[in-house]
Amino acid sequence: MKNKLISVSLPTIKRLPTYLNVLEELKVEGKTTVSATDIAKRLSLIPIQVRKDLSATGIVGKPKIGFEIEELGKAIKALLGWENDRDAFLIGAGALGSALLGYNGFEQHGLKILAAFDSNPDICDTEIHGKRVFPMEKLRDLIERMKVSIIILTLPAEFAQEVVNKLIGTGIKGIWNFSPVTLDVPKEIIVQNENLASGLAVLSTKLTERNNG
Amino acid sequence: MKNKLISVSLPTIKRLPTYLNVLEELKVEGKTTVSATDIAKRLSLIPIQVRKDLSATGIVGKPKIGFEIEELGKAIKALLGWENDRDAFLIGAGALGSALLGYNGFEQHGLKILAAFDSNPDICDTEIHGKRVFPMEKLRDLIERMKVSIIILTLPAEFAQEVVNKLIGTGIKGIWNFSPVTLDVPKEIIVQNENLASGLAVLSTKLTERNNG
DNA sequence: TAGATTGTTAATCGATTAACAATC
DNA sequence: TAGATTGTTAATCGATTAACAATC
Repeated sequence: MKNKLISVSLPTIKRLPTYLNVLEELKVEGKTTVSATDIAKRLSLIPIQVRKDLSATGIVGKPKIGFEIEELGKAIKALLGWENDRDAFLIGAGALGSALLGYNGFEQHGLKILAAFDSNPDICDTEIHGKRVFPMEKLRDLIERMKVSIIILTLPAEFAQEVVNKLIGTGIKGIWNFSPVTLDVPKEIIVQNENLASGLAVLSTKLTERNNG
Repeated sequence: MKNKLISVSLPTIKRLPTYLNVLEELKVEGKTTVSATDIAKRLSLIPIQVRKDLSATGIVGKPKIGFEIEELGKAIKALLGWENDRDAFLIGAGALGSALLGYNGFEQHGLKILAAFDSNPDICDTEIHGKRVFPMEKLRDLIERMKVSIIILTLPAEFAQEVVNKLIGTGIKGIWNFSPVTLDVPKEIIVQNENLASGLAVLSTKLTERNNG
């Protein structure tokens, strides 16, 4: 069981959500089955890669027909752990934090942002996109009382570590880190670093190559 | 020359911005040189990987001392094409788009967002984080007049392709795409897809593994 | 000097891609 | 049936990691 899950490669996991998007499109179009070839076409991938990725779900397709869209979608969600909601708090309700509070797509992905926290008294006890903003002082207490397991961290780099220190021992299991720093956490807490600059680096490098090439 | 640039691997390019962050920290601390070992420590990487990545810049370090921080920083920026500003427009001033308008870090990375565009008349001709929001009708004309080469696309999936079609032939060279769809563009336009769901997929998969393992 | 750190070449590892028999 | 598509096993490709001589 454990081995099964761990054996799915990271690149595959990152592609799986895009397959889910395609499946949603296909449902809207009234389709009930889809081939790896079709999915590949819509995502500009090669069919072999899609087939290999989908094989990680354990779902078997039918030659000449493909996969049951409904069944495949459920299997991908199960593999990603997106079947059940996880409760999350967001820390740092600045520009990026506010944007994430307003993005409804996360709930489809099993992530439910219950509330936000910020040290700025001007926005404390207000609501942003319908989500309450609490002062930092209430963070530990509310995490424990509400048994929140995920933190979305959208703080300026210089404050990130100090706030993360407060999270240790609260039962937090994962941190989705948008602050551009490497966090120092005990190994039982999983950190997923998100770095917009990486994507920009790829784009601008390619543009530079194109110009000079 | 061309080969030199193309030979830098994508994973390396994605890591380079994090090295820049470390260099900035070190400058603040008053350091003038740094070893690959130190950089690795701060980023929880292994020294060999850092050394290999840095070798792509062409900068040579001194045994026992390391690299000149100033020189290394400039070389990384040059490699990433972050030396000169590129002008960009942002299309879709919703929650995420507004957040990106408010993020000042991009200018350090050679990306200058001049203005935003949105189809919602309520926000047209207003300013968001000091950036003017124009109606869509003015998009083509302004791209051409201001010779903008990069588009940041933060539209809902269903409108993305139709807007991208309007960009073709305007001189746009790159699209930084935050809309969760695969864009169909002529091959001279470079698209960099940004997908928040991928990061969330990795985090939740790891959390699921941890629970079951 | 001694030893930490470098750059480079080689080995390992893992992901992608190809080949192909099975089958609806 | 014929052929498109599947799942699996093997080959290729590329990135990471290791080994090591050079050197400040």
